[in-house]
Amino acid sequence: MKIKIGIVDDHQLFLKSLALMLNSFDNCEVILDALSGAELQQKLTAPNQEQPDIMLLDVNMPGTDGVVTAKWLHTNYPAIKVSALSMNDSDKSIISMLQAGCCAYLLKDMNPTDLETALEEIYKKGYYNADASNINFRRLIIAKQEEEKLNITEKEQRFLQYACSDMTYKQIAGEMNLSERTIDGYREALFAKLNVQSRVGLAMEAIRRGIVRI
Amino acid sequence: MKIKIGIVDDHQLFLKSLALMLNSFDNCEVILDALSGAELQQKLTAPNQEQPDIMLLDVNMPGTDGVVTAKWLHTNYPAIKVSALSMNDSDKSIISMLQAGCCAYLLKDMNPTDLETALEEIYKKGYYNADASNINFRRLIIAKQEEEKLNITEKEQRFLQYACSDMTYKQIAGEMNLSERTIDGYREALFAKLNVQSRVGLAMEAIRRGIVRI
DNA sequence: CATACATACCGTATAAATCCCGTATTTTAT
DNA sequence: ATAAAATACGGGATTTATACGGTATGTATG
Repeated sequence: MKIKIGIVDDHQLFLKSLALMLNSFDNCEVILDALSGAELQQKLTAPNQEQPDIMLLDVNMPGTDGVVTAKWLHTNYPAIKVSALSMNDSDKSIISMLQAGCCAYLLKDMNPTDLETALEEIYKKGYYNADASNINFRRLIIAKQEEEKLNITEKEQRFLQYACSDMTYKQIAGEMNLSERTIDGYREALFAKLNVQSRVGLAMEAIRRGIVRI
Repeated sequence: MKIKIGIVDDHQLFLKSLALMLNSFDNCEVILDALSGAELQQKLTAPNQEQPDIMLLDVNMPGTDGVVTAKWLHTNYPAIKVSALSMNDSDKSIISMLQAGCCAYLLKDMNPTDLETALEEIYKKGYYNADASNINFRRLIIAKQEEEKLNITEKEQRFLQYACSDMTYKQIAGEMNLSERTIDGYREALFAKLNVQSRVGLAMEAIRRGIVRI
């Protein structure tokens, strides 16, 4: 009995060629593939669809991303072992993926033999921890916690978005329907939280930490 | 006689599985693969190394990147038809790759059948233009030219780097061993070139356009 | 009820950023 | 050789940003 595998990745070429590779392994068999989280949900909920043992999930996808899809799978198909499959180890969402119910985090630059080993281990033990791959989990967990304990409020978040623009504080205040003094307070609070001394520093930190996207 | 293909991509899993896929095509044969531009140079210059007809080159690689490698191939192995193979069409380096001598720009989310067609066309005609894929060349060329005609000097570039930090202009002036007035001039020039009104706007534009990395 | 806490706000002082005026030197082009 | 352009710098005016001290209000909590 081969290990039944599902793959989700938005890059068709990678998706199909990885499927080929997995099928070439003695004990693997790709029974499901999808180009997006939405397509996966559609296919998996279809009648007579066989359930995979392991689901390989790309993290960075347009639309329903890896984290959302992982949570959905973990909730609706707890029997499927979900593993993230990402480009780089600096990916901030490693912890998010593990928290979302992934039992492994595999990298796209691993070699095929290791992948085969990993899949077998996930199938048998239910998890796989790539000590070999230099993912520093401790550092990542700390970084995530630091980010969470910042506790940026919705208003601050909204202000931060405006602060990362060409607008003056007066204009921002007008846009947010608040007094200049009020957003003054937001600024001070954020300066302290992000440990900066100027608006440029604030904007840079917000972008660096991914709090604001430009 | 099969088309001889070389692949360069830093993600081992993609590299190896794509090789598998290409080998499964009737008229293709992967005779060379490498995880980096440096490895390619090493392998290609080795004695008795067969030369591929087509080289598929990943654009985003650490170390010797796609553009550099493409130029090297174009200079030293002009007979090899080089094609870029990238993640996304928003990639600014499309034009750079074509200027570096690539005869095609393929996307990783194309489907296998189209890839086979593209490779045959590159082999026969020497080039491939994916009208089907929605790469807007005109827009890209214009964007590149706009960027080039900005003509940002080295000093301005250096100032821009400092401007994207928590430092005051006084501190920047000190760091660059220039008067405050002088960097004042840089600021004004950059405001005009990037069409912004404030330092935050300047920093944002610099990052958005990839002039400064953070 | 009293207390704490977050939110929204005001005045004012100082520092920084922005803008406008002008000049001297060096580089580049004709 | 000389004009044009780029580079570096200065004084000073105005606007914006930053810092600090204090107030009022609603909400939650012991």
